[in-house]
Amino acid sequence: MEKGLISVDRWDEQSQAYFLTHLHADHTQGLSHRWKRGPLFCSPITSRLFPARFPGFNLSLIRVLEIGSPHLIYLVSPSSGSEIAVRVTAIDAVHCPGAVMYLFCGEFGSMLYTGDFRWEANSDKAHIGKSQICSVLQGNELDFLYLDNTYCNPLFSFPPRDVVAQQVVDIIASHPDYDIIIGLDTLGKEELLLHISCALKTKIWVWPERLQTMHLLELSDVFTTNTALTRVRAVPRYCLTIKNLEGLNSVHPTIGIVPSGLPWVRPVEGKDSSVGSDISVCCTSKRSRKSRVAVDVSQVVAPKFPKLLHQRLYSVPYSDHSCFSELQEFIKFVKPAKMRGIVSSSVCYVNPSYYFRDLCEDSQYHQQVDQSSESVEVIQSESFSGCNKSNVARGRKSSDKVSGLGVRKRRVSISRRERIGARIAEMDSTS
DNA sequence: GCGATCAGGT
DNA sequence: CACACCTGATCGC
Repeated sequence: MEKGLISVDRWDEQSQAYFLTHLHADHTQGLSHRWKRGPLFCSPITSRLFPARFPGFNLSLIRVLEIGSPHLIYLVSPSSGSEIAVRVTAIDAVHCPGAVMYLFCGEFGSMLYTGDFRWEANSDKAHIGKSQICSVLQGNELDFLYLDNTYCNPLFSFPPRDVVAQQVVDIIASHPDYDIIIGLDTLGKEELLLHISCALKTKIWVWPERLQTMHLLELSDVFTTNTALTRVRAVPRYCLTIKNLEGLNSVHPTIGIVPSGLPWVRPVEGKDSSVGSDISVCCTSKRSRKSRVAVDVSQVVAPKFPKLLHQRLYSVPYSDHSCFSELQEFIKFVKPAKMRGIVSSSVCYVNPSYYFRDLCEDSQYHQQVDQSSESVEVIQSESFSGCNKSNVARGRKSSDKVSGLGVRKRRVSISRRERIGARIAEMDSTS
């Protein structure tokens, strides 16, 4: 596809149409109430939540795409001035309420941008999404896939969300005399709370802004801001600290639960604090990635059980991103000719082609990926120089200089999720 | 003063 | 190790 036409989850470029996958803050960075660059496409649920997140936003620029229904938009080729028809279909990404993938089709071919997504094996919603993709592609192959590669590493393996939700219920039920606090973000994991509410026949306390969100999601009857009505409370994740937990325990016995796809804490030296049998391992080494023998799987046990981070704080592997095996299954299903990851961050960035190129249909592509065996390292240095450049340009204090050790704190600088979103232009790129 | 961006934290 | 989000410092306007 030609440059200058479409941007997904990116707002800093000149495009003719903008697409928002979901309302997590890291995907809306750069979007503000003064927006006037062009039409902003999103899902029905996102459009319902949108005004509360962006008060004063010119809502006439919002275009709502019904899930699963192809929608035709017309753009103008910047080079030739001719009209370009693009058929776009929003598909439920099952990441958080309103989160969607976008499937674009046109003369340029087909392109699927997953955004953040979790499609569990045998999930009904994933099954519906798959049928919608099939119905749009009509037997044609997918030319390009932009993939949520957050957990694109065989180390990342966790159970389906419903299994983990039951683990949480079991933890709560086995602490009948305790208050429970669960750390949550501003959006997402509602299904977990509903499961708890239903299984334990209890309402759940949420903070006022979260209740407003629940109201917009038409879930308000399960939730309350009255602490007297329940012992189960959802709090902003940043509030669920060990210090706060200890404070609460000086008043009433309380346990904390952090649902996250990231229970990847190194085991404490000499002992494993897991509730079940659980060993967590960090990133694979550069060497192992380069040699394409990803990891010594025999040394890894996925965290399939709740983990005790502290005497009163549990971590459960409840993830809204697909784990490695789900990504693998997804790619086998869509059979893209080419692909690239949408999350390019730091040390753990994995070019999905590195593991999945054999599942791609384009045989020349296999050779290109082979030839760029250094791609993981290349991407890392690009991220690093980009980050540093902006610091230098703005004359900010750099942590390198502050350290006074002459040693660059490289890992600090690049350990963030630096680039989300895409300006749809380079479908031929191999990286 | 305000919003945007960044570092550093959980 | 990283998700999504916080606070606080600093920048330009």
